[in-house]
Amino acid sequence: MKKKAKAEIDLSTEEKIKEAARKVFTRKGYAATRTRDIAEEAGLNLALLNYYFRSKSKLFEMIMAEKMQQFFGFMLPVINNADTSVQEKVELITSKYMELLMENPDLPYFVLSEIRNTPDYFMKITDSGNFLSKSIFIRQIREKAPGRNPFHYLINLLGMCVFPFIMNPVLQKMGALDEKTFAKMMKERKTLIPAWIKSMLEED
Amino acid sequence: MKKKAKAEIDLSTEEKIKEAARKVFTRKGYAATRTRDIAEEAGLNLALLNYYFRSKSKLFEMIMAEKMQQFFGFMLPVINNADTSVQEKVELITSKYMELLMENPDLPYFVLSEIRNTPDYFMKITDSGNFLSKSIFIRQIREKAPGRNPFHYLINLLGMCVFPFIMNPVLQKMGALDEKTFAKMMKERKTLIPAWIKSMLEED
DNA sequence: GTCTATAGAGGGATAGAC
DNA sequence: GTCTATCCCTCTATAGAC
Repeated sequence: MKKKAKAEIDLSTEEKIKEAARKVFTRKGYAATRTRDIAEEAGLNLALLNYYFRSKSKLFEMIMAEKMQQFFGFMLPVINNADTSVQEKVELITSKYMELLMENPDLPYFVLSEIRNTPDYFMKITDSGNFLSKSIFIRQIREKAPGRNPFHYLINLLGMCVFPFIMNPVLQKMGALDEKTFAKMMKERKTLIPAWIKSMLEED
Repeated sequence: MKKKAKAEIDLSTEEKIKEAARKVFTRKGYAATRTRDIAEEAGLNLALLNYYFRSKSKLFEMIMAEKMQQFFGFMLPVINNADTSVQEKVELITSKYMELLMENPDLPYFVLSEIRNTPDYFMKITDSGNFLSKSIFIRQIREKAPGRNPFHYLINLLGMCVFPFIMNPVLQKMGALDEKTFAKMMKERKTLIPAWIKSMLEED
């Protein structure tokens, strides 16, 4: 207890760097980030970045893998659970995703903007060829709506969760939404999205 | 006629640079793009970029404004047309957006990844405070579904159009979708999305 | 208008003192 | 382990010949 409390206040140097790197990389992207920015954000010296992590790119890879894990990691076990219905899966994915994104609002920006430059990192997480097509979730959707490509619904589900966080900065800047209203809407979406998906699937 | 045909084959130097800049900036983002890349892509010399456009950033601003125009421009007149119903607007937006995106599949990546660094460019396009909240489209949605924040539906509409193009590279790399299937699905979406939105609005 | 050559700044990485 | 000082490469921008 005492140890943990202390660790939170007085992080190890290595952890300070990682924390600063998370922040700066996420805000500015890989190319626009200078190692000096990270050092400054961490309140430390530039040389320490190379002492703890060999290079800017190594440090980035570490952060990236972590974010990918956050972004895609939890979904895989859910998707292949044979004991839950489609609707239960949808509810689970929605609520977990919305919570994750509310805590990390710029996760989508980061992952999506860097993904095209990093064709390999996230393959390690997802491994194996077209496991997704063979997943239980996709199979269950296919049964529910046999006439349609099931990925329509997967894309809609993820899009309705993730896209608001992408649009949010734009909408706020346009004065269309304030922070509080946005937060309230995201809460509502936890129940709205499963209902929308349900009616989409039943329409067929 | 003769002149135009020639112009299309043998572009002016200025146009060659812009064309190359579009390609490279879109693929790599601003920070990761080197002016040398653009010069090479254009088959020209580096010095010419600075001759025609004063600097890398000026050139970028030009391309960015152009892309913003593409991305947001056409929507504004549609949104404020008093002579069309919600459903007609949804159909119009969907079909135009899907066509635009099919021709420029990496438009979303570009706009969305650069938007956080360029808080001002697109404000010129959208100008004026919360014009969006006062738009006819939003008012019409509010009437149809009085209990809910109308931006839920706007976000869903745009998300269902745009998000597939964001996910596409990921899904292709995971072997879940091939190019042909994706193109087919995007065509289907032109009619599917309006139907989905309609049933969402009626559910309330 | 288009090129070559180069100035000049910025930023990643490291040597070496403490 | 942590710091300062600095190397050196890369990239933008410009000078100047043609």
